[in-house]
Amino acid sequence: MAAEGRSERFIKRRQNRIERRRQEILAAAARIFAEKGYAATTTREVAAAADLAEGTLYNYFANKRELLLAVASEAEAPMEAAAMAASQIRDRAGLVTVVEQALDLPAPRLAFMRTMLAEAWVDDHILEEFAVIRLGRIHRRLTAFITERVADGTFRQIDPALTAQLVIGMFGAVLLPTLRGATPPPDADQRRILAESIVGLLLDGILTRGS
Amino acid sequence: MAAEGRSERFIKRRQNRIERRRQEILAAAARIFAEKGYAATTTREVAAAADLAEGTLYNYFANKRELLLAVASEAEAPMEAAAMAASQIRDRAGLVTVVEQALDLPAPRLAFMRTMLAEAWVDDHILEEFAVIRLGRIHRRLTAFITERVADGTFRQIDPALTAQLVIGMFGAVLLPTLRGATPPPDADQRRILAESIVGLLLDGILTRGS
Amino acid sequence: MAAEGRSERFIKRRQNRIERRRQEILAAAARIFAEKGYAATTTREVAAAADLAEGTLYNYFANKRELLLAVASEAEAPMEAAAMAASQIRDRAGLVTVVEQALDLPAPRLAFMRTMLAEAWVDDHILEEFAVIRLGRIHRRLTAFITERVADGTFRQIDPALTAQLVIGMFGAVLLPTLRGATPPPDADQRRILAESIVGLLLDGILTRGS
Amino acid sequence: MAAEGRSERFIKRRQNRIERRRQEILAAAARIFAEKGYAATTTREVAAAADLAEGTLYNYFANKRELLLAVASEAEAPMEAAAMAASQIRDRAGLVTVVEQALDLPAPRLAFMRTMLAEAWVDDHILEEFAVIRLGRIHRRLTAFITERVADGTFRQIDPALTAQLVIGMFGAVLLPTLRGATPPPDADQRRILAESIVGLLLDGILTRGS
DNA sequence: GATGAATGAGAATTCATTCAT
DNA sequence: TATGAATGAATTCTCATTCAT
Repeated sequence: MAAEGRSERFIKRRQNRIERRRQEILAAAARIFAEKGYAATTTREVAAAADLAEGTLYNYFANKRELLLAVASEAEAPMEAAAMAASQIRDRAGLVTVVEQALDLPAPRLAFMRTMLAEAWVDDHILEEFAVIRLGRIHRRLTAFITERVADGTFRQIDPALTAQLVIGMFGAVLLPTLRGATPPPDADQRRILAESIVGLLLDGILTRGS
Repeated sequence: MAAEGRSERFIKRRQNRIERRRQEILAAAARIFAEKGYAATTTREVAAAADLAEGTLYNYFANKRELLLAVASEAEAPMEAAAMAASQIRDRAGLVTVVEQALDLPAPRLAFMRTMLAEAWVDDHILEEFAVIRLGRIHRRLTAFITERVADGTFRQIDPALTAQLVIGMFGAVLLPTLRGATPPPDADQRRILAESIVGLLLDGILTRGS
Repeated sequence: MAAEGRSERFIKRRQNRIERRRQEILAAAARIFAEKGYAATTTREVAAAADLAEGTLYNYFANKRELLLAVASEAEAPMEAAAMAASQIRDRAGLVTVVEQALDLPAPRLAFMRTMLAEAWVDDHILEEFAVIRLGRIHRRLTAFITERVADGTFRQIDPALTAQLVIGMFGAVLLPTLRGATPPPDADQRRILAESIVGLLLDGILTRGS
Repeated sequence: MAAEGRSERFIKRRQNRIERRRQEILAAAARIFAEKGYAATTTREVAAAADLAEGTLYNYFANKRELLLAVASEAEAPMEAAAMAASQIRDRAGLVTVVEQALDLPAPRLAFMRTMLAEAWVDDHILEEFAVIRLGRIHRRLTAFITERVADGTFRQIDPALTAQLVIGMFGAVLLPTLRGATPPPDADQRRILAESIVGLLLDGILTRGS
């Protein structure tokens, strides 16, 4: 049993080591895919970025496409978090907070999301499996939230699904430059201002009250 | 002089023929670039789609990249039209009309725009030269329009530039699925409903008045 | 008969025009072949240099190789002249004169000779048909001349064929830089000095007499 | 330390293997370049001659031109040797020996030299970098040698540089057919006869003494 | 597991030649 | 005859993947 315990520990350690290496490769791949696009990236470049020999990649991923799918998979977490937050909004202040947090994309995940979104643009499988499913989840939660508020009279008689879609669009407009790598991520102050503006626009519109 | 007239006409005809051919090639290229992405498209595929020998492409475009740049260039017209319209809004009804028209992307141009946007995602030159410049123009016109309305008291004290960005985002949310080829372009009725919803959300917000 | 005479004249003129055009094409081809080598020259370049459409070349030459063979053919004249001169040497002054004249390669023929020699270096047919045959003729005349002089006691008991070969080599050493286009052709004064040096070296050797 | 020693040895062996392979490729390339000329040779032919896949060539040379430059570089040794020998001549017998040795081009190097010389004919960079520099070195050594002999009265008052050039030409005349692949390299007996003839012609001229 | 040389299918591009006008 | 667009075979070079070490 002691021997077994030891070998189990060894196996665990090895698996950890392997998993860690896998993550390093994915991070390297995401960085380069995000920069040059999947199709224009060579496995040699990925290997170099991950500080590995080319052949070693194939001990971790069956082929180049698996690498892409794994990167797209890893883009999941931030969108998941956004979806979770969306369903727990209670009041105006809560809404601002949620928007504010959603604007705080963790920098290391940027490359994953950028890769996924860029590929979704031309790759139907990526689009269906990742973008549609995950954005769909966010959209459904937002729609449900809006439907409730319309029912309880807080919101006007608006189309909840369309409104949810437009809200996602506003988000996109704000996050896109950062995702594209054109501007640095907004800092905490900027996020608060953006969040308040978005929520203000969304709740109150832009007309002067009474006009 | 008759002879000259004739040779001139011949030259003209040839130039027309050449220009027509160029357009056919561009349309074919845009279609395939949009579908598979620039990097994943082969010149062989473009030639086949344009019903030409591979070598013939190079009588019209110096290389594959020139083909991409020409496609991106041709994506200009719809965005130009949108920018023009944005600067001629007078009242709420006018705003609805403009939004409605902007949602009517001419189907044959879809492939050009999709190609351009997909490449802007990974190609800095395309991003700068086409996407940034043209979206920038629309953004500036919108910002100017909002600034005026804030000045004359029609709109609340909001940040015009940020608001313009959010408006563009709402647009994007509505147009994106069509650009991506995921949904057919909205018909006239759908466009009117979308336009009124967007304008309503934008002007009035989603809160019940008085809340 | 008058009519026939007229048509004959027309035919003659046309043939002259055609022949002139052929020569223009050959001169253009020789110039570019000489500069870049036959294999690296495109028919498009030749056509452009001859101020013609590509297709028109093929009204004058069956294909690119015929063009090369025609250029090689035209390289004949200067070598023919050299061979003629070589057989008419009478005395030391005559020898100097002949050498001097042989050093005066007509500039426009340079391109033809350079092309021929460059191709002979890799093309067996050109080597046999042009270089070997023509250099061979010169070599035979020189050998015959030397043989005579050995027989009449003017020259020492040397190997006439080998000596002729060495003489041709001395020539080559002097003409090569010009043929290659590395130095301008020698002017009259330089030619005289070179001729006297060559003849002096050849006849007297380099040892101080009596040593 | 044992492990290190082993890995060092492995690395050494690999480097040796790579270097050997490089040389094989160069030899194959030189052979075909010499036969057909650089421009007319395809990388496919080189690969086939080296018994390799086409792609493998590019693990050893960045592109076709690098292959040519490497071949030209390898043509250096024989010319270097000739230059060395040229500066160590002492007397007539020594001169004959040097000439004799210079006529003994190692057969495997023939293809390298033929390639280099053929390309120098149309490629300015090859001409400058290889032919001019190396022939120039030989020429300078010969010139210096002749200048000394003129100074000490052994040689007549001749132009040393021109004489050196003519001597190189005599060499060329003798070696050219072999370099071109038209005749087999001379054997030892032939080399001695040639050397004595050349030296005899050079030192004594062809006139009967006293004439 | 790690390495990196070898592979060969496939990519972009060129170019001699043809042929309708 | 002159033109130059069209052709497609051939060329150079790349790159995902394999495999012996």
